[in-house]
Amino acid sequence: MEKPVRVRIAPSPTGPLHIGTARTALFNYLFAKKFGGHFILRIEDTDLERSDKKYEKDIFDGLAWLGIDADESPEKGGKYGPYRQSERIGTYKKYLGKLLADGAAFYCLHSEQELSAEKETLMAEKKPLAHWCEFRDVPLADAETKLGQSHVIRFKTPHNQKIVFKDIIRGELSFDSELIGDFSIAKDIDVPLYNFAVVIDDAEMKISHVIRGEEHISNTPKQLLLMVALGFEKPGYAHLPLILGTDRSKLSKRRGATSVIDYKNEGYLPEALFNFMALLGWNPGDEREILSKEELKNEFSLEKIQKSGAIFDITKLDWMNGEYIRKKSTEDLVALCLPYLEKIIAPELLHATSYKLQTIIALEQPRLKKLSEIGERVEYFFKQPEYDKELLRWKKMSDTDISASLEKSEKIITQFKSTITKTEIEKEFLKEIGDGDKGIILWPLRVALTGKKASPSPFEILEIMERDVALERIAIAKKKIVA
RNA sequence: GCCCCUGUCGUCUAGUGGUUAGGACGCAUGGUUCUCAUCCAUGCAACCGGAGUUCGAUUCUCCGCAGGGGCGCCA
Repeated sequence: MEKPVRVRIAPSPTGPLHIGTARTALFNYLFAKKFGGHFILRIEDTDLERSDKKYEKDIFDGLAWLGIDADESPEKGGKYGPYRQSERIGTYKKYLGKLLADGAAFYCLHSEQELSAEKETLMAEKKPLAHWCEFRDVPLADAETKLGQSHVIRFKTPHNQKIVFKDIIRGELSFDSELIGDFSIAKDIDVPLYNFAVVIDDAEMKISHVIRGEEHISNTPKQLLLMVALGFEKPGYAHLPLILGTDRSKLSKRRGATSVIDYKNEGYLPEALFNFMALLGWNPGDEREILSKEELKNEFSLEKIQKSGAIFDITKLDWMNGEYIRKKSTEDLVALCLPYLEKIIAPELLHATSYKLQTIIALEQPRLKKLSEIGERVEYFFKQPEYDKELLRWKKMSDTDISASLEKSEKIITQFKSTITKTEIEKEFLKEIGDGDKGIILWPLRVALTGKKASPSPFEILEIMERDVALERIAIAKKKIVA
């Protein structure tokens, strides 16, 4: 009988949702969905100093934005109470008391100075940094009389023991208890530390598979030791390779955005980031790159996860985001772009032409990589662009040629009927241009309208732009040439 | 200092005891376009090194080297 699949993501609210945490959450989520299990969100806020509610909110919001929904969470609750470690202190205290009473854990009365002095000695002697504590065999009752002084609760690690476990991604991993020493499990009876709290929570919440970052590999033997002492059943383990920055070290702020919220603000679509992160260290086994959430849920497998770390390559994300932007319906894209447009374009201008917004945005859809680019790209529709006179020059045209070219365009446009499609516009112009170099007419016209060296075609622009506005811009361009 | 993990194009990766080592991003070139993007076509570019096993290793073993992670009264 297989145990029901229950996995968790256990972030600590000490900063905004990190891209690495999001990816770990994603893999846990995908694994749970694949096997019809539960994905749990547990907030690890035992460190009250560093934890902050605002980051907790950022984590909730970020995961919700990505569409990584927890089946049980601090908000949704569940059978095992609120999934916030700060609200489970009583539980930890109970187990801590048991360990202490059994003599499996003890009070260490060393000061921090003593400990760091010991560390230096160990380092100098080229020995492993393991603290085998002199207080490990002091009877509990004796130790308890001295709790006024600085102390910490440690686990009494057995000597010379091999700790072996099977990692689903890396195979069998083996550690020597001699190199671990008596590690700390709580600052005090009421203040549990990470390694201890995780073990209790994972056991109580019946976590079947622990899928977490590679940085936790060396914590695993400690946690295993605790499980044995407490008589807990061991979960399966899968340690994910790290996401690296462009310099191959841990993804850091210096090298670009590290939090999910930054990507959201930059105008990346959640489905693009979801897809991209899934492919960072995993692949479907064939050559597909664009995979929907449903496909990912159905096809995910821990076995196909890469062992080595992956660099977060923003260029590929940009490409993928562009792919997803092109898939959007115009209505959806307009809604998505609106906040970015409002940043650049005054609301009265933006909404005066709102009936054309869809057409304007559809025009830029194939060019967009990030939503944040939209404002700058379509600004010229809303106000007279600034540009240098020289931009109007196509190849070796003289000023006189440019003026003549603009006048010709002016003449053509003046004859337009009030509503006209881009196909009709194109036909009108082509009729006038004949077989010659189209750039002679079209380049100066396009620059006059947009002020840009790259943009959609003048036909598409003219279809949207008011005729009077277009004529005015041509007039302005002509003045530039004369001046 | 000690322990652990990892090593295929610049990047994400597929793959094999014998393959022209495949795909995607990127880049370059060409086609389409007044321009840009889209689209299409073509091209560029990799098995960390050295031994060993083998008829034959990118693939298996060992030793190096390189990169990464950990060794908290953080998680």
